[in-house]
Amino acid sequence: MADKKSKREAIIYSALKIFERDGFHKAKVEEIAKEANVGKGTIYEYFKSKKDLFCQMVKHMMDLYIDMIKEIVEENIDPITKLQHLLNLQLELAKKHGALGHMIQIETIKSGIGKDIKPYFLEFRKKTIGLIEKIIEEGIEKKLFKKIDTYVAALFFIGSSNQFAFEINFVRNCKDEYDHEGKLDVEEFMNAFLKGLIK
Amino acid sequence: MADKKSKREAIIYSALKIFERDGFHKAKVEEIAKEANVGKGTIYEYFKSKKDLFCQMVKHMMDLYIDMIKEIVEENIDPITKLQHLLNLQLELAKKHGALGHMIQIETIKSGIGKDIKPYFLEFRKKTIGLIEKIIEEGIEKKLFKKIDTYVAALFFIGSSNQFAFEINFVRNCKDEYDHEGKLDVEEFMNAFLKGLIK
Amino acid sequence: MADKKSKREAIIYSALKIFERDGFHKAKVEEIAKEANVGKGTIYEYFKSKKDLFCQMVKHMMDLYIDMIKEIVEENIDPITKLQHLLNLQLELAKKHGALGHMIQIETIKSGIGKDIKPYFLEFRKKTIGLIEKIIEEGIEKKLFKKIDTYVAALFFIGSSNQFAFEINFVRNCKDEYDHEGKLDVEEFMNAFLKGLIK
Amino acid sequence: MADKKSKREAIIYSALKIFERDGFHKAKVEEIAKEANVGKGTIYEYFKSKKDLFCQMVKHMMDLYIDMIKEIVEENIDPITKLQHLLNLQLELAKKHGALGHMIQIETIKSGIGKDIKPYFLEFRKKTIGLIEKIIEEGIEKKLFKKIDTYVAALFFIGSSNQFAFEINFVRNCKDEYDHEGKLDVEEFMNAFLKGLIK
DNA sequence: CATGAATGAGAATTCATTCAT
DNA sequence: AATGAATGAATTCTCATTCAT
Repeated sequence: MADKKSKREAIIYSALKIFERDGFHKAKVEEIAKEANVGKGTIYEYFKSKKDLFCQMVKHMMDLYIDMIKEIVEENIDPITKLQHLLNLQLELAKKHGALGHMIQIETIKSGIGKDIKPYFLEFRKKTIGLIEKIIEEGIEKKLFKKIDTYVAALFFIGSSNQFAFEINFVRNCKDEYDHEGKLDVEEFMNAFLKGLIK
Repeated sequence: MADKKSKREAIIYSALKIFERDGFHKAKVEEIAKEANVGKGTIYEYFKSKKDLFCQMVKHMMDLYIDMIKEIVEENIDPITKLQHLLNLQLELAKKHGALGHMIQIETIKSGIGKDIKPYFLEFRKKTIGLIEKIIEEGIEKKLFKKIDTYVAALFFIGSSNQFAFEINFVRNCKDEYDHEGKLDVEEFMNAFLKGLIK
Repeated sequence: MADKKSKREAIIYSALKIFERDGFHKAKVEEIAKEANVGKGTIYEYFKSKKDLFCQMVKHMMDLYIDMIKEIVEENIDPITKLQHLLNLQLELAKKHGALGHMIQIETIKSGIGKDIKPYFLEFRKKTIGLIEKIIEEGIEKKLFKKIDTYVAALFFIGSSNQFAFEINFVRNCKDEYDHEGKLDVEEFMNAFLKGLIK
Repeated sequence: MADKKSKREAIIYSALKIFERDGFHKAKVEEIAKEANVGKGTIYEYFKSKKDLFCQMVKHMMDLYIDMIKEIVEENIDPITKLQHLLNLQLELAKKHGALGHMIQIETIKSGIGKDIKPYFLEFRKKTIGLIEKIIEEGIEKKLFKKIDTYVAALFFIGSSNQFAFEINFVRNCKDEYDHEGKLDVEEFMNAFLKGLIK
């Protein structure tokens, strides 16, 4: 944590933790500083403002996420397994970072920081969708998938896997208050996604 | 706006508008009051606190939403058309109320108001999923759908239709910054949902 | 409570109760109204403002108090018994009205209502002291008391009997937290007052 | 005012001044801040709330007062002179701090902060009375005073000296409106206290 | 560079007072 | 005359940001 870069990162990860838990407005700069073991003033040496810190944190996480998807896309495995890996990644991240993704989406729409992260978010979304499309295109080329619109399919995958992750990581944690007891595992999900509803 | 009930409703709808745009924390009670054409103090005649107003608004919207889905479920049409109507409803609401649903989801998870709306949210989610499951069960009974886990299918529908609505209503509004030009219509979506990816 | 006068009085007595318990600033007009079984607006038919209500209430109580002392002064008994009756009155009122007297004294000094009740308070004080002086003068004339300065003696009586009343009515109610277990009765007090400390 | 401790004290003394003048409820935190030449927020760095500030101030003053009485009790002079010094102290403080003592008494009884300072007040009262009792016991031992109940005598001294101080410092300042022109000096008071009324 | 004490703009909330009914 | 819904001025408290050390 001695050199400049790692202190910046320490702050980013503390910010991640606090923003994740409290959302942008409820999060306190002082708590982020405490979490990072730095003084409150130090944060302002590395970031222009709370908003800037939030945006930098978001960018950082987006970049990491994109890298992780890229890795999967470039793996030497069949497209279906790639989608399965992607789903696993989603579940894992949701477990680690809660609804960070949703939060970013929301903050993008809301007034306030929206205008500052919108371009990054759109760029990120484009990249993510593009990478998923690649997997699907590969499946189409290999005659595994039908000639579906890859963009629609990608949206489909993102939306349903998010919902799936939310169900597993949040809703299922409120057992006392909730009670669906189905299997709800990855296989089940992939099956629905790949084969559709119709007989 | 003369009687007591409609003033309460006027405030709820102003709250909806402002919370939708700004989120819970950034929203100012004073602005909600102005929007409703009432004095700041009047809000506190009808609601205990800003948090209470938020929760009442959320409950109100959830009830309306549940009623709308119920209506669709009870329509005298085949299950596939029902799903299509549901998707249309989703798109319409997303257009009108932006990411309200997402916001509620987020606020439910985050510290702060979370504990106050969690029970309502879970109840709401249970009802919504239950209603969609009904449609799917009906499809299975009528031998239209395969014997899929109805819970998984419902989650699937919710997640992907949300994503679809988000794409259409938010992302496509940022044309300058974004540029996918596929069809992306309801038919395309239903097709993907019903038939799956695999050839 | 039908006629105008009794409604005014009902409000005064409700005000008394609430001001007594909460003091001027913490007392709420609405609560006084509720206590008096009248609407909030009705209070403003009878009193110009909260401050005015407070002052009228104070005046009312002062007048009653003066009447009660007068009655004692005019009783056909010896001066020492008169003083004893006065002390009993003090104890009784303290029991009924808590530290109302102290509160009026305080509010008289503090900024705010001070300037409005100061003249009444000073007038009241003058009368009270004057009446007590009368008793003492009577005692001096009847050769029961020494030729003490009646003004000083009156102050003495007021101060010490207040303290006595406070001890009995407030401090002794906090038994758990306090623990003097002396006799502390009226006789003891009168003895100290009349005979002094010195052997 | 450079070090932390003295800034806390500066705030305490500003609070003293404003609370003294306005009472707890009418006093504004902002004005206390201005008086102390600090920002409004600074007060909240040192005290949890307005109520906390009030209580800390009260405790501070009580401690100072107790120290001053202790000093008198330990002086190497006869008990009567000690009581005279105590009376002088009372007069001096009343001149400096108005009815602070009364105010504390009132706020202790009233709902609101009452429950927070009651224990301190009772402790303080116990100590004060205890110290005065010591002086009186000493007088009894030295055969100067008769075998009076020391507790009653102490209450007597406190009550009457308070009244005396109030008369001199407050009532006499309203000359235009008031007009008793007796001697009313310390000697007169001591005389009444020591020798009583009866011939 | 790093810090955290100091700041004050800004927000939620309260409540005396008004006024249409 | 009586009411209480509506109001907004006023107040406490929070917290992002600054800046002297």
